[in-house]
Amino acid sequence: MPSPTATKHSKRDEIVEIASLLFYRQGYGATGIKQIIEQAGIAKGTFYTHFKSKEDLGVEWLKSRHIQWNTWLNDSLKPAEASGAKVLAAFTFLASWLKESNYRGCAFLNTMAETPDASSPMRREVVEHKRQLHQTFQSLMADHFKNEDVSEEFVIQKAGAAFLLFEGALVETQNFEDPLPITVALKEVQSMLQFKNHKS
Amino acid sequence: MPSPTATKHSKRDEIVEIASLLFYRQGYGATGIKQIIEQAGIAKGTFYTHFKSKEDLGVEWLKSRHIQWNTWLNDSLKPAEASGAKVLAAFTFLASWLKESNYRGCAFLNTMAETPDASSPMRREVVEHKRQLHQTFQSLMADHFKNEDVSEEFVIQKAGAAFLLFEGALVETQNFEDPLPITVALKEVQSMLQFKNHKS
Amino acid sequence: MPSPTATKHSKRDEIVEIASLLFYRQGYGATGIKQIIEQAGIAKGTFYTHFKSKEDLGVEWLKSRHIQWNTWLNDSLKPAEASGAKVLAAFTFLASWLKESNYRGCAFLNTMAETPDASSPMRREVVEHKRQLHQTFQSLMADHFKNEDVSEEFVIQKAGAAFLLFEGALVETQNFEDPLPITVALKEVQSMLQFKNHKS
Amino acid sequence: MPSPTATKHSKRDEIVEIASLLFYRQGYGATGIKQIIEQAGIAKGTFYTHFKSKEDLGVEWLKSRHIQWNTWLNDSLKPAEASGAKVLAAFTFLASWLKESNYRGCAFLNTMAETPDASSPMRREVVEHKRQLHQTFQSLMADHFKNEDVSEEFVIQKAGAAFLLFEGALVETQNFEDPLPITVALKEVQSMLQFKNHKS
DNA sequence: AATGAATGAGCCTTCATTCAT
DNA sequence: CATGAATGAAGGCTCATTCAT
Repeated sequence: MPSPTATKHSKRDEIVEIASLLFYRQGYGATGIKQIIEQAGIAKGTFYTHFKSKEDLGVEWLKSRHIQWNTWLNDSLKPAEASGAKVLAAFTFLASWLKESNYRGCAFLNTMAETPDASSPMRREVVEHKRQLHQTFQSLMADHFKNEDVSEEFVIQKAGAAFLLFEGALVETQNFEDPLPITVALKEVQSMLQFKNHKS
Repeated sequence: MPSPTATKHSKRDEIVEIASLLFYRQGYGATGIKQIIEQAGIAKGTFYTHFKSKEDLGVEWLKSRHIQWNTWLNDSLKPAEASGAKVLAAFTFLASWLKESNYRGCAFLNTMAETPDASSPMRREVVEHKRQLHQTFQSLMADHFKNEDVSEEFVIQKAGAAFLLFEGALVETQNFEDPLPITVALKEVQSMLQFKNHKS
Repeated sequence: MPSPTATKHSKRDEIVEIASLLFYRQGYGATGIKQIIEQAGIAKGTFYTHFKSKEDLGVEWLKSRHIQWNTWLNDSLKPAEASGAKVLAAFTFLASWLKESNYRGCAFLNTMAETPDASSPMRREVVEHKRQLHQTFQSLMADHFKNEDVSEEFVIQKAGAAFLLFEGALVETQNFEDPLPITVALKEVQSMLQFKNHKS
Repeated sequence: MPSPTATKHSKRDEIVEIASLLFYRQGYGATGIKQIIEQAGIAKGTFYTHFKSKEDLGVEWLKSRHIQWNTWLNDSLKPAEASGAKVLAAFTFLASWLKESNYRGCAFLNTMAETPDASSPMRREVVEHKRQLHQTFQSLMADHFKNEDVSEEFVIQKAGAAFLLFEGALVETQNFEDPLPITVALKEVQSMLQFKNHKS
């Protein structure tokens, strides 16, 4: 007998789900409340019983997207056993994700682009998301190099570089609608991971 | 007798200039024609005698921005004599430019973010701009490694990596409003440039 | 065993109390049910179990306001012993009340202004309130002149004039946010009260 | 051959005219832009090419109403030769005007009632309108008493009292939908005007 | 060229009220 | 009694574009 909360699919969640698709595909600014409520089959007023503003929904979108995307990423890293392999798996994930998303890119970076005010609620979600992603690279790198004779600085540098290559590959794959940049980034990270041998 | 193009500061150019500031600061979608014509001191109709649509102006904006930004970049690279130094100078330029622009980021990437259709006129400008920037890194890298015993593949790889680090540093400096990512990218590129010694 | 009505501070009364402040400050039309229930800490539906409509609450507001305002007025008149002094005290009260209310004026006249239909429930409260105020002036004037050789018509005329001066001073003090009109009205009423001497 | 400006009845003026009727009948707040444009037979956007906001139209309404009402008043005073007679004529005008307007009262006082912020653009029009009306009473009174041995203070007092009786009669005639208050005020002013004889 | 009036769909949000729980 | 989801018309206002002058 399944718990009643297991299939909890409230109207609020439903709206977020529908809006997520539209915000991601068309952009936050280009998506109107009208389109959202039409697809959700609800009245204008109903929307505002669930969200106090469009921006409120925007924040919810990014919060749920954060969880969803992290799940996707972590699921992709799981098969890889070594931390180094996990780092590389992140780039493989990047390629398959962007292809599946029709090269629409990163919801967070796209939102940043149309949100100049860095202190706005939605931008805060962007900053936090990327901070955590950066942190993920740092953890993996630290683990990868943990038995090597390398400085902490070195690890931080390589983690940062991997993160930037990831982000760079992300935006340029989106731009060119071609995963070639990911291949380049992957190769670069591969050589970074092997760098420990040169030290010995 | 002065050349007619010397003082060419046509109304059309004036509109582009004003729109450029607004599109960059606020975003293309968030900027209305009304605001542009008000700042330009012209009538609605006058705008449409110069541009057939807002998108038309958007394309003009990106075309002029392309030239302007390339000039800024090239002027920054000029003092550096060696190609390797020029590559590093690009990152120094990146830092000072982003700071001066109040971390509003790259007009082209921001436009990409709010323009899902990659075949649209404005997106074509974005693709071309980034293609040329990538090409610039390739030329500099090729020159830097020209007397070294490295494969063409190697050069392309390193040029691509430098480009992706540049782009990654760009978006993350915009995101965090902090130039730290540029420092990381710069260091990584520095070690890439020195890699030639290890081969000999 | 305390009487149940002694501490009667029912939820209904609480809502009226909260709404009174808002209706008075902002106006009846400018105040939404949402704001009221939020300040009262109750749900939308709860409101409609207590009042069948916003207008219903509006009527309750005016009814309670009528009692409250009359209490204020009567308390101000009490110290004055003679009827004539009471009439003058009404104007002193007018000045202090309007100042304390930040010159928001008369809840009844303000409601009249935004309620064109004179037969509507709320307007009926306005009419009744002003009818009673007029009656108060008539009683005081009748008492003041009771031993003088003046016709009933004369008393009615002076009572009416005092009432109109009161009302005029009220709206213009509200308008100019300055109690000067009250001083003028007071002086005029003062000379009206002394007029009995001229007759003898 | 009539001048083209003689019949100048611009669309802007037409909108003001239509809005004036609605604002006056229903109140400013109770009248929506939708109703105005429907009666004017224009599109939503057209309204906003002529007025930058609803408040902007509201100010225009009061400005034109000020001129219109003053014209009505002055035309009513014109037949009376003496200043004293003009003062009395103002009350006769008050009665006929309010009756014709179906006892909707004064556009300015009604607007004041639903506009708590005394520094708002519309309220400024109200203040100015009443200031001028007060001034009119002062001029007439000064002229009426000019050959009498009365102090300036006395004139100011009587002018103020007449103004307040006018205003009081206005709001209470509106309230009771009965011109009786005007009769009372008129009588009072009549005796005020004759007061000069008592002084001699 | 330049003007600015006109369009009408669309923007996000609030309204007072109802009703199933 | 109390809840809060649901309604849909209405709120004021902006949008990019067209067109007659």
